[in-house]
Amino acid sequence: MNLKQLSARLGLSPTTVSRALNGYPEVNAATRERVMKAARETGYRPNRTAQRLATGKAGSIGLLMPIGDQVISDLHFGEFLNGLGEQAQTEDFHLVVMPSDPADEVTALRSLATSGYVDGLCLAYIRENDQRIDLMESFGLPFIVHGRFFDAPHAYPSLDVDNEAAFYDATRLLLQLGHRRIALINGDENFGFAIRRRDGVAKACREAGFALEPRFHVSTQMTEADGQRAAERFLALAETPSAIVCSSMIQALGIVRAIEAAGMTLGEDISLISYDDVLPLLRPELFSVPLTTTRSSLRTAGKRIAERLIKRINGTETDDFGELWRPELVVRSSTGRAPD
Amino acid sequence: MNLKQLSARLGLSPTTVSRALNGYPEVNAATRERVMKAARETGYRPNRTAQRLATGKAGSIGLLMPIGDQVISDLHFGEFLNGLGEQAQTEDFHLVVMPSDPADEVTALRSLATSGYVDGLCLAYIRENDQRIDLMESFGLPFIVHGRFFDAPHAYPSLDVDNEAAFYDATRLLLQLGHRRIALINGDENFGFAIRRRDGVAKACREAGFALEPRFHVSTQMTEADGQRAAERFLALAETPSAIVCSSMIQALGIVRAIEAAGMTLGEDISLISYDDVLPLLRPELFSVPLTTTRSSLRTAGKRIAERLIKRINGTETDDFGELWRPELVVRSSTGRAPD
DNA sequence: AAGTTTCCCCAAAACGCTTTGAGGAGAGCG
DNA sequence: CGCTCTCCTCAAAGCGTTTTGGGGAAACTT
Repeated sequence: MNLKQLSARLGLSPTTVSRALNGYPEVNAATRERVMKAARETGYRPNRTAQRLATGKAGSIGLLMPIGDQVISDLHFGEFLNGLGEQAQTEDFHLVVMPSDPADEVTALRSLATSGYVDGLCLAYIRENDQRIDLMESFGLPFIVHGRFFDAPHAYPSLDVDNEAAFYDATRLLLQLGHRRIALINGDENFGFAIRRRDGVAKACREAGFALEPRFHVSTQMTEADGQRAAERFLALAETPSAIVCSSMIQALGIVRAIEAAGMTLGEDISLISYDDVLPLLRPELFSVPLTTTRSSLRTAGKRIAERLIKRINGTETDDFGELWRPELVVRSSTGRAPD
Repeated sequence: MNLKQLSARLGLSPTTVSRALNGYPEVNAATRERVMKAARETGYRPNRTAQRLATGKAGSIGLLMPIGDQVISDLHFGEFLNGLGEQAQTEDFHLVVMPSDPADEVTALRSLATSGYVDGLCLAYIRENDQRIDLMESFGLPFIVHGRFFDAPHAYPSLDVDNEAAFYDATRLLLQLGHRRIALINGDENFGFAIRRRDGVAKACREAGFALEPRFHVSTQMTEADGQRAAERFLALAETPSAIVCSSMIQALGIVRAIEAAGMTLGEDISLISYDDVLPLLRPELFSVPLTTTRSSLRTAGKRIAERLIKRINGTETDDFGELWRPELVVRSSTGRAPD
């Protein structure tokens, strides 16, 4: 059933039917009701593709999904996608996921952006000096970035967590508790978020009069195994750290395991603060020793990003502004006074 | 840059340019080369939407993504999506993800299927007697199901892991090692896969002359916390199980934790076999005691599903056949002879 | 030299919708 | 009664492709 058939059935022109359905004022209330009823009865649904061609609006937003064997399809991506999708859904947008090997994401991005298949794009996993932003600007397609870079040459719409503040706050707490040997198990420092997290720790240390030492600093993948390995290495040092800050709950899993294996008690012999993206699967309060965390929901961020992206598409949001969310520091039992 | 502009620039008709680009034989080799070159230089990309309207092919496949607060955006979904996306990518298909609350997935499905936005759909998280299959058949849109039901009234295209065989094999191994008190920590038994897993365990037990006892059987969410809780409960029984079979590596995480907390040694005091979807994040060989698992890669399944779905769309695969993958049983150190 | 192929290319229609620009029919006004 | 205004409806023109049905020119036959 298409528009022509429906209008023929009603003895009206396609124009009138289209207008009736789309709520235009030029159509008689009685006629509209009649059209609506017929549409319901026949189960008529406008063809999205034709609509797209006619209006120039695709009714969909796009997202690049990193794929490939070496890519860890982690919880974080799913959680972010979930938020994005939820909001897209409520605004009746489709969500187009473009899988792309990180090696040629520029190609993938260009392909998606110029295909006319999406009205706007969300860029995630941004790196320092990521060329994708310039690329998007050259396309003139609405976009929003999850993450941001340090000294961006100009403003662009973005949403980011204040990673530096989060790790600064976490480190400050440890300092207040008397810790001096503070270690950082960071994520992959090719990504801006990880760099800023390191800076947050370093800044707090510097303010306390010492430096974040290389021996207490490691950058790894966000896996349990890597977290465990890193913690084991720290605990094997002649002088072990008295506190660890780590970048994800998944690493924390391995770190806790290493601490237990070393026969130490979390929150007494050693303190741990993890960054928490609020993954429903991995809740810090359910750890045997509930974890102190800096918390910011990734899913909520996804929702907000979709909301803003759609606003831009509709022309409601026009300023290029960066939104920065400062995570909360939630103290639980994995932090305690530094042992003497 | 669109087709008309490109053809004007070349002094050719849109027809010829279109044909040159799409490899039709009616065009001179020299002309084709000229067109190709111009297309490269100008960065011309055909508008997918217009193509869709003209050809009736959307060049995209769809997938329903469960969303909502109570939904655990787990690793499994990401991993499956990754495989699906990778294959879609290589075949130059877009991947449209439709988020939907499990409560009204029928609405979501109908909306996506009738929007003309996708050429075919992949149905995952199938439940017993899922109405979505009938719905899809009524639409006449190509589809393929990940999972299947027991006594389906008729054949439909599907790919499933032989969950019953996997758990049967696992249980058989435990029986051979002398275990009799075998416990099952299953996934949510509203899903077919979980039911079949239970059946596999039950069947092996039955063949050995006893029944899977209710006290040794629990169905939980696939989270670490749930795994841990379930294991703790088993270990608190007057008569504890000597072996546990569980449904996911994530549960295994919690189970191992509980076993360690109880002061037991994995592989000696108690055995454990987990189902392994081959999540890059959670590798059984990296556990402190490497885990014996039944293994089948979810990502590979996703790829295969996309491949078959696209074949159906292109009319290359026409039989409604169900493909069944039997997982391998990989023995590592978490299984051992039953203690006397 | 005329007829027949073959090779390239083109004009125009089609896909299903939205939107523009107009026009017919009443209603209200002088 | 004629004129203007509203209100409702419609025909037609896009949107950017693909595809159909030709058709002109060159090459080949006879």
